[in-house]
Amino acid sequence: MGHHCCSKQKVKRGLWSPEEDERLVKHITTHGHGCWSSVPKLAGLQRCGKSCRLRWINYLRPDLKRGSFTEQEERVIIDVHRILGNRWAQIAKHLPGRTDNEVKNFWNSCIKKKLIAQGLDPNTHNLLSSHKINGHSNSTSATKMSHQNTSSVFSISTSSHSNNDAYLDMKTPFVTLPNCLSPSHRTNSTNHIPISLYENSTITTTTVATAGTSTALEYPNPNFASSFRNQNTHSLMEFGSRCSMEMATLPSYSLNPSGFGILDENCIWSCNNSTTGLEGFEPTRRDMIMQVQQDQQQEPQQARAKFEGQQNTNMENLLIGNMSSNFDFDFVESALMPCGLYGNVSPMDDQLAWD
DNA sequence: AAGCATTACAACCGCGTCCCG
DNA sequence: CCGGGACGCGGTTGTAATGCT
Repeated sequence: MGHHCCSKQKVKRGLWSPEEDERLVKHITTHGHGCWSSVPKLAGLQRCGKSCRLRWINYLRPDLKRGSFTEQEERVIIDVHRILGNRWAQIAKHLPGRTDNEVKNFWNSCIKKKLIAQGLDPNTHNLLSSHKINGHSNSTSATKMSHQNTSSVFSISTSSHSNNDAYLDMKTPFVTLPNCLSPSHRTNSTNHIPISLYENSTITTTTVATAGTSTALEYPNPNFASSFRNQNTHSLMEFGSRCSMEMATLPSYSLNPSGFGILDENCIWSCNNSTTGLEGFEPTRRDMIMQVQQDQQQEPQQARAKFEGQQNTNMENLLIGNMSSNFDFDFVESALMPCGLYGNVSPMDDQLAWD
């Protein structure tokens, strides 16, 4: 099989022998690689230039860090992946001595599975849709129907209580903000108001599980949409991305069998009154996240548009569906979807607004 | 111990982008 | 502007190593 870059030579493929490695290292350390397509000839290798480049970058380069990923590196990968998606080369830039290939392999073989095991969609970092219950909706709009067929983390359900029991059995990781529900993460125990996506639901019940104990808490529903209505979309998007980041940082997740997304006004306040939204972070980690966000801002217009396109595509998959008629669905979607708030909505009772 | 399944990771392939004539 | 070569990236495949029955 010929290669474009070196079609005239007969080319070896497959694993590299120690002798080949030695030749390549010798050549590059003395001459540099210059034009990769000329490297095989100059180094006396029967390889494609591309293959040489890959071998050098991913394996032979002296500045590579070998060995397994540390916990901290893993966290960085997850943090940055949340912002950038599968842009392995970009992610690898935040991990000195690691290559894009290495990061990608680690993601696919390890992190992905961990996230799935936690009930999180590794692509969106939101709750997995596998928990949703299909086929019971009596929804009428076409939009709503199509949403149900997506991988939405939200489900529309008029399921019976016995089905709800199934929800309760699930190990749905409920991620919340450090300042929100989980007592171990709260810095202020007052003003503890959860926000439910159910406009008409008056009570939200949430079980907080921390260190083996769990506490059932009930809150009035402050009507999610109206809580945000006075803010502009930009600030909400920003807020959303901050929430998203912060959620990823929790040392442990709380379980939320109800599937309700919850914030509290303390959290909202701190997001609105902080410069970064990341005040609670360990400094190096906060800096890293801020750096990624900043890089994102500074990306060329084209790349940025492409990225945002991807985000929108992801968001397409996250549509909630039609809520009650006066529920500002688009608003909630634009505000909350980027931060993965929240999914897996199963009704607490059967008279909810998912008509 | 053998054979099969799974995992980890090295390597390849195709495509998009950039650059230069 | 266009065409072609080189490069970089991300998805995918191939395979050695490891685990399991």
